Amino acid sequence: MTDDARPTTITDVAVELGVSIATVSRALTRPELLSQETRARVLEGIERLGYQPNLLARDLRLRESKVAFVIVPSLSPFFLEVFRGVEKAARKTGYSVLMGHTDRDPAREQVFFDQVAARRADGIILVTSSRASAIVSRKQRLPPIVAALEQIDGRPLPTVRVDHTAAAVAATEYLLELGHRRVAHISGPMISPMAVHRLEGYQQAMGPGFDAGLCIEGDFTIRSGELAMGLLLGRQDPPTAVFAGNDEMAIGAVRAVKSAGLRVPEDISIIGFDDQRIAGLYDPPLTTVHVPTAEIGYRSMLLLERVLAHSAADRDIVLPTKITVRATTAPCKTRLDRAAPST
Amino acid sequence: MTDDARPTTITDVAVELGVSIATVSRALTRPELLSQETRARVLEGIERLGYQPNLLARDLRLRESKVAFVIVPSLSPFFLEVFRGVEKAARKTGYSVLMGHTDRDPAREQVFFDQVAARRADGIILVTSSRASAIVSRKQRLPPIVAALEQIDGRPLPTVRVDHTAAAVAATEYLLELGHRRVAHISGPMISPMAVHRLEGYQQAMGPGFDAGLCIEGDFTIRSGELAMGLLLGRQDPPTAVFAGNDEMAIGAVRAVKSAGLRVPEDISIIGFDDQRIAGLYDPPLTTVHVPTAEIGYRSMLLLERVLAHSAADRDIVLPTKITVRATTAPCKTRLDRAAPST
DNA sequence: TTGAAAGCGGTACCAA
DNA sequence: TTGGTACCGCTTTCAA
Repeated sequence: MTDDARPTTITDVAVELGVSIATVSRALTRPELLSQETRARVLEGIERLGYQPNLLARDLRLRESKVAFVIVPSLSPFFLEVFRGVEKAARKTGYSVLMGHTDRDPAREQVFFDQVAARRADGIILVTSSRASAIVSRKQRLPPIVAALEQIDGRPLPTVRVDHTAAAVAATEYLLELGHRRVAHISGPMISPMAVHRLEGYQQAMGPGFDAGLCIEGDFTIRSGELAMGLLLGRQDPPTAVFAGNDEMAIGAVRAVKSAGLRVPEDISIIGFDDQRIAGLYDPPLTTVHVPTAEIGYRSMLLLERVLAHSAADRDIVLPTKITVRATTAPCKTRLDRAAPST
Repeated sequence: MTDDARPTTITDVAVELGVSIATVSRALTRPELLSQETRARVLEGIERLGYQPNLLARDLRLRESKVAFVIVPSLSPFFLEVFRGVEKAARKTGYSVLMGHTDRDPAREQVFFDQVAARRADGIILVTSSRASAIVSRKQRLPPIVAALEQIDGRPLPTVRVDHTAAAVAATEYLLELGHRRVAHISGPMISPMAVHRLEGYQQAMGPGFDAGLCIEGDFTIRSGELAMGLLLGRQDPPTAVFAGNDEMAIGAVRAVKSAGLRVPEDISIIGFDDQRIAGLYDPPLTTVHVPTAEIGYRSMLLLERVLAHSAADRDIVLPTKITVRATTAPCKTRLDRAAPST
């Protein structure tokens, strides 16, 4: 079991070729400083010995790793899209990107911050907006961070996001324009600022007299959407349209409607939020608010690089959303479209 | 902009407290070697100065990083599940896990291998089975690797997987037992060994006289499943049941059936493979072969640690699969259930 | 129980 | 154009 042969080091190469380690280093990093001949000889030796520089040593010396972490709260397809965008940008600029997830646990978030403090990565793209974020309670100096998707509570971080409130207004108004009057909202958990903003948009669009009973708090899962819709359906005056805080809950709502023997969109219109992959694949395909997820990731990485290069002040980039109409919304057919809620 | 203050180092702490850096180091790594008093004093100083050890330096010295990479071919929810399992195991044993993806590009795979060679990580869990894997053509010594999900062509790597062939046999037989005779197969791309194995299972279950015309090659995407099903439906003697090589293609098949005005499972039964999340959520919910994805990840990480500790020889762990019956399969109602194909 | 010092494997400055 | 060497920040003998 003497298989544990050490990897080839720069010294091995230098000794083998009878040159200094400085020369070997230069062959890789500043080849123009070497003579044709030496360069060729060294490169050949490197190849022959299978030498690969120890990045740990290099990074230690250079004080940078060219690595960025993307931290997501959960491993949903939604966040994956963001990651994809980040990777695309990183590839163009020579960064490596790695993904970690926190399970919405601030302690785990902290672990990644520490990794950066420990120089394993240069910076972080944080795709979470939980109020419980480690950021908020943080005393120590923060690592270089870009917030993606949503501003982080209480800290003016460089951010790439969409305007959740405005998008929610648009979604609600779309339903209103279809003639719906009793429009319900299934929101995400109030612990998520994003969910709060979407709720605010809904309220804003519904006007001052909106019916609080038509607002139900879910937790972004399909099951919660299903449950919430069940509640809504049980009312004496069920809504004719529902604006769900994300696609998953919208799907849950569709399910509940179906299992109640009603049809979407004939009996009830439903609009989701995010335009996740599943939105277009579901049966029926979901009308939803399109969020440019990959683009958010892409821009986030670009912004992070600027931050790392100290070449830009903090910025807040807001990307546009749009409503993607598919098959779960239709004009309101109900006669009884009284505007006044029964409270 | 003199904000660029260097992070606190071990020397800073030592100077501040008037002790040696060895003492500071010991306070963190071997506290039992220090006197009560010194230890307390040093720890207080560390806390006060917000010192965090530079892991790069530590890893360089220790020759290990306690980091593992999970490399996936694509960022699908399917691979995410594997990642989740890996993380769970890693958390118990103090490893950090980071995810990278290759887009099925061997060159990108190579990049991650290099990262390990460069000591940024100790080992790799490779969740890909492409024949084009960088592994196959590799001359250099491989980094410590565990293959998850599928054996890698031509290299006897430690592996955690399922028996794709046996599972495919079971899936096909399940359809056969429901009375179906004309059972088609939509396979994954033949470049994927996994797809090949599943196809082989299908052929094995159908027996020697299977109809090659009932085998269509897809590429694991929904669209390809839809297209393939379209082809099948266009035959003079369309199948009464279809075994799709994964859930996505199964969904595509369901779509095609629906849009042809037929019903699933009344007119045509469809079974998928993998039991991805979407399988249970789709309408109708998919009958499929359950693959213990997270468990595969979990066991892979455990195995990798053994490999890294040189405490185990190469191993091939095979986990069981089972058929999860949902709503896309039903007994064959067709009278014309002739066993002999028309070839 | 503590300190001094030798590396770990690179990069880059200063000389030659 | 090349070599010598200080240094990045830490761990761990070896001595005191």
